[in-house]
Amino acid sequence: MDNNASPQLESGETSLEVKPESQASKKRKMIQKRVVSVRIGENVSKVKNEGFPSDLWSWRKYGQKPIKGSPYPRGYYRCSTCKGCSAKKQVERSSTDSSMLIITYTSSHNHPDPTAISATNSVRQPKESETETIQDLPITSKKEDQEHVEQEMNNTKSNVTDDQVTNEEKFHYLQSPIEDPFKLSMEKHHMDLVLEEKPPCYTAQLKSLSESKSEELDYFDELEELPMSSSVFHFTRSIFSGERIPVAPF
DNA sequence: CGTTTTTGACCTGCGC
DNA sequence: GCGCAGGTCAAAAACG
Repeated sequence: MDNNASPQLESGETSLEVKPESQASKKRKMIQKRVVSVRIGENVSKVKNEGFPSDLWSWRKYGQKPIKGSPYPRGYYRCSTCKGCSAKKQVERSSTDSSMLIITYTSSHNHPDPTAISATNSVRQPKESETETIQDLPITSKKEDQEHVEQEMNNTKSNVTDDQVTNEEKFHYLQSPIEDPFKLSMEKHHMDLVLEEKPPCYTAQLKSLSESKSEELDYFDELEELPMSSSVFHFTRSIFSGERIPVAPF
């Protein structure tokens, strides 16, 4: 019954991994999580047009904390697409590979995917430059895992540590040349998605679709390395002001 | 003016 | 039971 919470896979420039988790990394209870590791090209942070699209959902940051063992802070985001949505996601950069973004999705959206809407218009086309993998590995071990996976992905998509391939089907997405890669997966998830009702934001999402794009890469920039203390998170908003997707109010 | 981001404090959960 | 770390909240500031 996991369904929904479809992690809008980030279309990394090089690779991307999705790790559906059924339990917390270490602390906290067993919360359904999905970890999406995104490998971002260095140029991504510069070329927004080429950057990977975001979840298509609008996220509002509600916290940031430095993580032990990682030079980068972790950002906490909540879905702001819909007020009642409890979907959350944590974004952090890999301590081992700064080019890797670790996005952990928690909870699920209680509203339809904005992508699902336009997904119907998008064309499905697999993209080689992008790979995705699912793993049940705990976040705690993701660090090494990522590197491990990353290398394997360079060769093939069989990075699977053991037999997580099965999950792949759940997240395998394709990317259209222009549209967002999530749309495809979105479409799939959309079917599973629990949308008993159409929140008002539903329409707003449509609009955001055409605009939301260079969001994820903001996380990338945002999660700058922590020089020393946690009080260093004085990131220049001006740079990341585009973080949230401009969802037209209604 | 409204909304989002930033940031410190507080709370909860887990390990020892 | 205590301490540590993660996660969340809320007030203030910033931005569009």
